[in-house]
Amino acid sequence: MPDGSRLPGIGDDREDDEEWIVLHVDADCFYASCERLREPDLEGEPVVVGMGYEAGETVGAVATASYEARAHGVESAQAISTALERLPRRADYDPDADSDSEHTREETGHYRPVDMDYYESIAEEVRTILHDCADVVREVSIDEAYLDVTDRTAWEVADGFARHVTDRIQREVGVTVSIGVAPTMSAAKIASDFDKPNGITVVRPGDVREFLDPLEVELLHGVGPVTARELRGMGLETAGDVAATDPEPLVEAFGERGRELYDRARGDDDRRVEPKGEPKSFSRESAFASPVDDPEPKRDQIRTLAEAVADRAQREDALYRTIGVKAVTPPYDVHTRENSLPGPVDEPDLVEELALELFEEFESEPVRKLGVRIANLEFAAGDQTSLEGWDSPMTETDASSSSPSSSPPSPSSPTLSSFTPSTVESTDSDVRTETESAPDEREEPDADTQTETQSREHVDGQTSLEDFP
DNA sequence: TCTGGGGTCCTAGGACCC
DNA sequence: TCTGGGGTCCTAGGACCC
Repeated sequence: MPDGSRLPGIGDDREDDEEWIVLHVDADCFYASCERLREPDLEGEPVVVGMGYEAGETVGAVATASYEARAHGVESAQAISTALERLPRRADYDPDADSDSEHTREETGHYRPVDMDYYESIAEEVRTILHDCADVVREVSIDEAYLDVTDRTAWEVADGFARHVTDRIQREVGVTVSIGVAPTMSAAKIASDFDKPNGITVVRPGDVREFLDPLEVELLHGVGPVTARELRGMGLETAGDVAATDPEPLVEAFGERGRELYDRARGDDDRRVEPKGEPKSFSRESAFASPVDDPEPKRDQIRTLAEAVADRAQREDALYRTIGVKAVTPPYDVHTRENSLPGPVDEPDLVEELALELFEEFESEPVRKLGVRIANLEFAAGDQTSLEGWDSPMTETDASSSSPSSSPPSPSSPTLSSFTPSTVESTDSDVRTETESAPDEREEPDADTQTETQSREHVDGQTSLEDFP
């Protein structure tokens, strides 16, 4: 069936999937490398980047541990308390203290708080180089990207090309990356992990199965602890086992994911490297040091998170149609509640009001973590260039039609046409009624009317776009 | 593993429409 | 009053990734 999609000459001048040369570039313990960039004395020392290790803090987790820190048993996503047990802070090390500490000075490490703004600036430098080295780049996260370099190199010299990329990044930015080269995204992804840090692994088209076969199932992208346990229960330990089994039970057990798993294990992956689209949601969350019963601090936190998330939407010119909250209650039960509005808005006050309303259900329960989320984002926000942006990528890569319903090229017009200002007005006043019944809100009347005008402007702006071209 | 924060995608049931 | 079948949207939860 995948072969049926190969229609030579239609939109795609490449006849064979095996021709693609995909690089997966993955920075080595990126945050720790960034810390070393601005603090060279950390070179060669165990470095842990995370939150919650400061005195008085008790919640937090390791974001990145340098390889030296990993040697002491510190891992990503580990509770910071565990990390501190295995690797006490160098800053706390007292050479005069007697034996009650079983750690020597060498068995201590350097802890640094996460500083996303700084890491983002370094990542931007890396990105510039990546875009210079490839025709198409898909940025997956701050420290990871796929490159389509089919027209830039050839299999015979692919390792040299990859070396050129790692060297440039090392020389011009000062961080190390590992690279996997393969004819598919999924194999390239696994390959980049194969020889970390600062390694290059090339898997040539004919060698993909041989490369994948011996790998443990959890090394397949998309297989986490739960799926791995189930697979092992089915007697499937390696990618080779999955590749050789009957796919039907997999589909039965895992649905669509089962089919995908089977394909990936066999090296079948017809996804092409494409630039990442717009984000689908924004969220902010934060944990309490211990479960909180009292409603007021929780409501305060909701307000803070709502403001932060709405602020981000405004900075990024995003409208949102869905507003939701998340409450984690002991022992670790995650609850989410969300509501969708009739049309996209940019209304920070509404985010706060609706979030508080959705949260009411959990107000009197003990809560250890809270979150606020907005989704159904639209970025068309009255800016012409982004409107034009809808068209060109579609006509250029008609292969994108192979990913059926997921891409949202058209939702703006149907949504907007069914969206009348009056509906928003009623939503607006609904919420406002509730607010009025809670007189402890100290909002200036001006702020209210201002918000209303603002929202109307956005609505009008959106609606008018419809008549645009 | 006593669990941070920011995301994505999938599933399943219900509402609603034709 | 009982009832088919298809499609879409919404919501809650879950698994996974970095």
